[in-house]
Amino acid sequence: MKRTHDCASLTEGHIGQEVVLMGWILRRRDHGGLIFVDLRDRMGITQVVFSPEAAPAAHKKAHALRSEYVIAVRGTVAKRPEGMENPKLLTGAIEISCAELRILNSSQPPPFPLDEEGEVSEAIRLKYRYIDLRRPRMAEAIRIRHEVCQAVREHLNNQGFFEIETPMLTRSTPEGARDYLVPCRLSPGSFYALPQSPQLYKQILMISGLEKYYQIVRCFRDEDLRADRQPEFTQIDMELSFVEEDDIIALVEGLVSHVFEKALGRVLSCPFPRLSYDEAMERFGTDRPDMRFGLELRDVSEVAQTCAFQVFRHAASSGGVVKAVNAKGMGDISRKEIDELTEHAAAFGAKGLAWVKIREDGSWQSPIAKFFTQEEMERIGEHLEASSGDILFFGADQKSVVLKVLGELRLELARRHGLILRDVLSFVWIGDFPLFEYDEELGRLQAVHHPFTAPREEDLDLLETEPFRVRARAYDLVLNGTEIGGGSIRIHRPDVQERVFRALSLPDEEAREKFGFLIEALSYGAPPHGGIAFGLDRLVMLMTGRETIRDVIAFPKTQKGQCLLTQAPAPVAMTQLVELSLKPGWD
RNA sequence: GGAGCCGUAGUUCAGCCGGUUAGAACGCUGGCCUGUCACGCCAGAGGUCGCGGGUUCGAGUCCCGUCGGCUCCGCCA
Repeated sequence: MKRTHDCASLTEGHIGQEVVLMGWILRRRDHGGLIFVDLRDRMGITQVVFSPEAAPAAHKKAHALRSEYVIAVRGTVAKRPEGMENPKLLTGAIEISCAELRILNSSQPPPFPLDEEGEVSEAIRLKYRYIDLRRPRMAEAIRIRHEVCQAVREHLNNQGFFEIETPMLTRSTPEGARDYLVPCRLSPGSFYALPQSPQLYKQILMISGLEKYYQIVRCFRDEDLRADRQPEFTQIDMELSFVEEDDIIALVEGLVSHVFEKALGRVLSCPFPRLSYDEAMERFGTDRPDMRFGLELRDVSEVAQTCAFQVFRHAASSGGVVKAVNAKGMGDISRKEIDELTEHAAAFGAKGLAWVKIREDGSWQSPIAKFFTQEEMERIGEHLEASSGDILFFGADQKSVVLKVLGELRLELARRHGLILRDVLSFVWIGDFPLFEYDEELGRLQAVHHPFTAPREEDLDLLETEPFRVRARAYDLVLNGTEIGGGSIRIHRPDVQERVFRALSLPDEEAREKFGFLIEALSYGAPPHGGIAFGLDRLVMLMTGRETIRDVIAFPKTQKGQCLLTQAPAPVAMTQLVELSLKPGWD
């Protein structure tokens, strides 16, 4: 028997045709006489009917069918009797009247139901991932992921890009995340590193004159896992020569539009809005703002500076800030909810969370009301556009803490009060990033983006004098509060690259040892170039409405980095270690 | 490195203040059933209460430790 159709494609137009379907038994309904089977494949579900009169042999065999048996069915497409249509199925108007049944394989009862209803613990799903992936919900995510990849390739190929592979075995470089290391048998004591991204290779490809590169590529970072972070993840990576910021932004807007239209049938409105890093931080407390709702942050440091409330006055007059969020119309929230919000804020470093409810007459109901004069209350109220029924939340501390706390509070308020509209797609470009930030732990500057990001031309002279004021030619694309892509125009002059390394306190010898090949390459006719990389997993997660990237990765790892299917990582034989000149020190 | 939630039948869960033989639904097995679609009806099987220790006359329940899953902080150029 040869399969003729999949389980989603038969309609009333096929009535009377003989077809062959193959798939898995989702459910069997045995009436003693008639037997109904819901047959499932990766595309959908079709009902098959076994009748003792029409096909006695097939009917007899059908008694033995159980969940997840694999079968082939030859039969005719029949219109369902009047009133027997199933509107829940795409194929609900028809059914297959079975003439011949072949059982291709039997199955043990599955360890968990494949129904769409009900959650099954993730540990069991991951152990039996091959069964989990049969669930329509999972198959759909994997299919959309495929369609996204196809749309990316289609669009970039049409734009003249070459898809080029870069090494998985590469060298460990300083900066960035912890590397996964791979011992090199032929050079005892030396290690490859798995790439955190193909950054340097793609820049070298530009120097090679290939002009337009892309790759859908695996990246590895040995850091702790989160709902949106796996140790290996996939980037849509691109690099172009002879371009500036706006070229890349326009390219990406075209690409993202194409992808959403192809994979989801959704039309996006371009261009996407843009926001500077500073504005994003001031208004939303984060460089990846979720702009589907308001609740923006406002600065009240000026009033706070002179008020009688010690906490505010101290913060505002000793280098910190006082900012506030007006939770419009949420003034009726309970004391208990305020406590929960305070606890939430504390998790992000808040020492407290001052609040003010605005009464009917405009006056303040608040534990801190007594510290403010009438005039101060009015100025704050005016600044926050407060009116009766609102509740204001304040953060007073060092600026970074206040932004973090209120930014998170803003999200929590929106989540609790249903302000986040699921179907809205809110894209925003963030630009004008600073080139450097201070790393407390290392006690030196660090690149906000990475050390190959170009400084703005007009800021070059600040590199040695006021490095904090140097702005980067970098841009991030944010969708609904998640950073889905980031890139920059790169440094293409060796002298500038050396100056940036020096600003990062990377000694010349070390820079030469680790990045000498890059600086040398830059000296052989490197064209101006730039690029961007997208987190494919996160993008597909958002496109499919999933809450974790594990749901859009076929074989993800647990929070401890384990693969529950294969039990990786696992110990290896001593002979393997010896061959690699590795000396175990843990026994 | 740290904080929190969870772990009882194949699955999802209930199990009160520590007290008799640990329950339900779905699934599974057997039987009946010719228009079901989460089919229905009857009967049955199925438990290392994650693991180890402690308290107690007595622990699924309380305490300590440990393992595992998840969420978060730190970390993630």
